[in-house]
Amino acid sequence: MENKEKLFLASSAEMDAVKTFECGQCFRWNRGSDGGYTGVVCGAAAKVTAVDGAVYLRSSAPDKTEFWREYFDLDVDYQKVSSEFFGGEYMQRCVDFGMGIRLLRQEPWEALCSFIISQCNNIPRIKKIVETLCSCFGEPFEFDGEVYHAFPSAERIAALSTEELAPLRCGYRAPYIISAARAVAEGRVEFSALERMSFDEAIAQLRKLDGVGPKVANCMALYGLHKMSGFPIDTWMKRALKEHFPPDFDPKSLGEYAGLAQQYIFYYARSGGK
DNA sequence: GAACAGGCAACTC
DNA sequence: GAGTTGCCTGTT
Repeated sequence: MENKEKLFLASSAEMDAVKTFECGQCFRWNRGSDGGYTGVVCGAAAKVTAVDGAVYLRSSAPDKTEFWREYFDLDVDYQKVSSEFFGGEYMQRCVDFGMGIRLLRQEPWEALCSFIISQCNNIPRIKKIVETLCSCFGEPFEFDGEVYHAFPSAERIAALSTEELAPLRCGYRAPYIISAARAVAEGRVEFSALERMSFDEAIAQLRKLDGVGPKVANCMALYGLHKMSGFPIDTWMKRALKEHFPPDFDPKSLGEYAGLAQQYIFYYARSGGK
């Protein structure tokens, strides 16, 4: 049994674990029977629990508070930046409903791969495919006496054939995954370079990848590159925008944190909010 | 059993 | 350049 210390992450006002992990941005955090969430990040397992108005984390990684603060983007005051969203009454309802969500700074390769898989798929199935990918090809390790798997490297996936991805049952997305892995492994795509690029340039580069269209590129920019103006529009967002925003609405009008506004709108709409 | 799903690409006009 | 269709698979 490991004896890793519990880190204080944030107050419950700053971070709501349920909203953060259930708002559709990530696929490797799962709710346990005790209400806590267990996930795998950068080859380490972590468990997040909320107790008495505070959120704590325990992990198999060396306890580096800074690493987790960055992962959960805790150095940005979401309450404050959200006050800049001038979108009227509806936008306010979305902000109120979603406050507590943290936009996770996910690993770029994992995000790219996961959002390629996400196309035309629902969350339970995406999770299942990603989990199978990890258990087949990711490095195993132990935490709390259980076996977890790191997300497999691009190099590892690049060496595979579409036939070897058959157990994932991800259909026509398999060649997309391998082609993206090869682009990364061969250095044709460099995440550090994409991070430095302007938003529009990064989107243009990402879209050169097979199977990466506007939606996946925006997800990758927002969740994988932490470009906060990323504004993925799926069918839920399309509906919400159509019903509550002017026809000529431009996400840029929400400012540099438009991606956070998108997350609030998406989560509210998907939870049945009108 | 057909239609559809949190998209993309290739094709049409 | 706007609209249509096939794509794997699982679910309804």
